Amino acid sequence: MARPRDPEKRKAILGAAILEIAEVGLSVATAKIAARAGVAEGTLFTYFASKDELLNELYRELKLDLFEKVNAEFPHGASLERRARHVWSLSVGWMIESPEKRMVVRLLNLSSVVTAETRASMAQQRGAIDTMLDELDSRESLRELPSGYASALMAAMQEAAMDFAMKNARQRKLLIDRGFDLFWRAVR
Amino acid sequence: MARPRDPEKRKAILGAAILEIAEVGLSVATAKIAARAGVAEGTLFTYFASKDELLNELYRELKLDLFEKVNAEFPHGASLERRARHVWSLSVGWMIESPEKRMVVRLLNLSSVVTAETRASMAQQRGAIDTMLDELDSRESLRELPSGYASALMAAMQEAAMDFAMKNARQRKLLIDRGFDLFWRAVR
Amino acid sequence: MARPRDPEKRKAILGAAILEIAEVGLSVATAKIAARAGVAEGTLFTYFASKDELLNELYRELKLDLFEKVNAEFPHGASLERRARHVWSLSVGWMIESPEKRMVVRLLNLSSVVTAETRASMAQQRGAIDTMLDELDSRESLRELPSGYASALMAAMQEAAMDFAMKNARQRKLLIDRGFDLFWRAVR
Amino acid sequence: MARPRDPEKRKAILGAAILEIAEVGLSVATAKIAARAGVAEGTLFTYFASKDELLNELYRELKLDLFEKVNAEFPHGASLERRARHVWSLSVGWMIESPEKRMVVRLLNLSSVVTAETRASMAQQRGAIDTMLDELDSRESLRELPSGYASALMAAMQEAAMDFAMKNARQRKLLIDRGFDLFWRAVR
DNA sequence: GATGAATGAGGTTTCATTCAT
DNA sequence: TATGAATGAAACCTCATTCAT
Repeated sequence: MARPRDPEKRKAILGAAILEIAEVGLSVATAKIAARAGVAEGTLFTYFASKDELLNELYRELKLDLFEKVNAEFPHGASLERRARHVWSLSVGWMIESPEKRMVVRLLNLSSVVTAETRASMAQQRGAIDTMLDELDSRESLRELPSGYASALMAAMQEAAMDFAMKNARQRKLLIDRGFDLFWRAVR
Repeated sequence: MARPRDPEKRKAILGAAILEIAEVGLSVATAKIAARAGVAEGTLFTYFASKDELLNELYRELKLDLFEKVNAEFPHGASLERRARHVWSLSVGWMIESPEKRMVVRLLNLSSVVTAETRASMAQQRGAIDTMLDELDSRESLRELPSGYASALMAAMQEAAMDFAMKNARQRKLLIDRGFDLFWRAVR
Repeated sequence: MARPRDPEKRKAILGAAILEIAEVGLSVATAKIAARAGVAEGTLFTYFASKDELLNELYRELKLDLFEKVNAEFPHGASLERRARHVWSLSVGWMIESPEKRMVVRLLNLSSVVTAETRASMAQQRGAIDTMLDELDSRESLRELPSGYASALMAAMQEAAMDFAMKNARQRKLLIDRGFDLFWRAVR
Repeated sequence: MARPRDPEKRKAILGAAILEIAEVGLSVATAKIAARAGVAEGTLFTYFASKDELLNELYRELKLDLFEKVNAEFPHGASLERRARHVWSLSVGWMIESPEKRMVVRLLNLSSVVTAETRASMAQQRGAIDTMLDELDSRESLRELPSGYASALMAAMQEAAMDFAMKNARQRKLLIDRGFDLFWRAVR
């Protein structure tokens, strides 16, 4: 029964892709990704049928990675503010821990290689985050705005917060919290 | 090289670049840009020494284009809120008028082809916008946050507003205003 | 290597090769042949040391297959014309039954992967056909022509006959016979 | 007005393709063809959009080349036999002069890269040959056979004649004539 | 023996840039 | 100055073959 496909190798390729794409952009050569992953050029294509598929899988993995982290110790019964703050802090934390992942997500979000199907399938995986965002959407401050606004707004405001938190390791925690305070003032 | 004889041709190339990049990404072939501009492949390189230079110039032009629009009828003596709302509305309006320009700016912002020098030189061109943002930065709500936060925050929140304004032509004006209201609640 | 354990598997590979090559050409991937044969990529190489060897074996099998059919009910004592007509009809019949085999033979005949040795070794296997062809060669009509001409001529004229017989299922038998009549008029 | 495309270079590429394909087969690397033609790898693609297009053009050029030669001094008013013999001799002569061209035509005829359209468009270019073949088709010997049979038969019988004429430089002329005699006996 | 993952050379094609015209 | 042919280094992907399981 031949050698089974090695999950470690798959991970290595995805990890290498993150680093290379963060450095060079989505146009990195598959050969560079393979080299960084420590596999042969051709091996990449036994794990991913094409570069596009690799990129879609990468998008999936990154979203799942983030959702998993956020949902792990989710304060299910807590107040809306506490739940929102939880999502805020962990999301921002995830991106700060890996600026490369953040960059890759941003690039993939703007790129048309990620199919609508991939995007849609991941949107369904947010779990408890979704409920929280729905509740936010129906608060008075956002009631006149389309559904989904809370999500977009939070993501957008996190970008600003992160830009500064990353440059400022010392005040990081403070900046993240103040960032959320601003968000909360906006939607409260 | 880079000595534009015919300003019309230069504009044609930059315009074509915007459309092509919005469709395909920063990796579009220079030949495609040239074709869309109605000039020969080689001609592009008499106006821009290299693709990188073209991209940097494009960044510059887009920023100037936006700043010009925002500064044109700037309500210099008005209240901070009115000035902020002016910047907000015109910025958002500019991007909605040309989703292609918006896309190109976003791609260039994430790309390392735009040099730090180009970025820095354009940051100085904001004119009256800068004063307004500085005033915002020193308001109580942002006082604990680093200087520049107001700018980043506004830009970020505009992204969320635009995502919805673009899909919703009918309510566009309302969405833009409500988007600013949220911003103002956050920083007020 | 090349020690066929399971004759069924060997046949399956050769059969799959015929179908794939007829569809795609001699450049088909060995992996595709293996897949069609229902065996693993690597298995193909335990039955055939290399793709070239597979192709040579294929040539051999096809020739033997044809010779076997033609020699099976060979009218040994019959007149030259009857024997020639027998060879003609059965040869043409074999190719019409399997257009894929015909195509593969034609491709292999033009290809340099089939070694001179393989070709020579098969030429010796024609059995009773050879005698018939030799007799033809020494007829008056072909006497001035080199030995082997009868064989080449018959093969060539069969190609023309088959091109039409294949398109014309209804008149097939007639076309085959008329085709031979022309041959016979030429060499008679 | 830039350098114009150089017809010599186009010819060089087609010529190189003939030699390489005759040696290696249709699967030769475009890089090898380019090298043999004395141009850069990329240059090949400014003359032919793809390898498939190159192959189709090659088919066209070879057919035209042959038709031109045959039609050049065509004995328009002569007897059917003389006209048929003219076509036979010049066709066979053309292939013997360039065994490489002959091989390439044979390979292209069997290959699916040459589109039906290309084949059809060339079939219309036979000029005076067509009339002659039509007349042959309506002779008594071929009357029962489908239209087009004369053409296929002549082509097929030429193959046999050529195989021997090529090996036998000394008797070439004789072999070509005797070959035609056989053809004529068949269809007379 | 059977399997299919692993390999890396090689295939076709694209592309930024140069330069003859 | 404008043109687009010419260039050759990559880019993505395929494939025959090997070899761990």
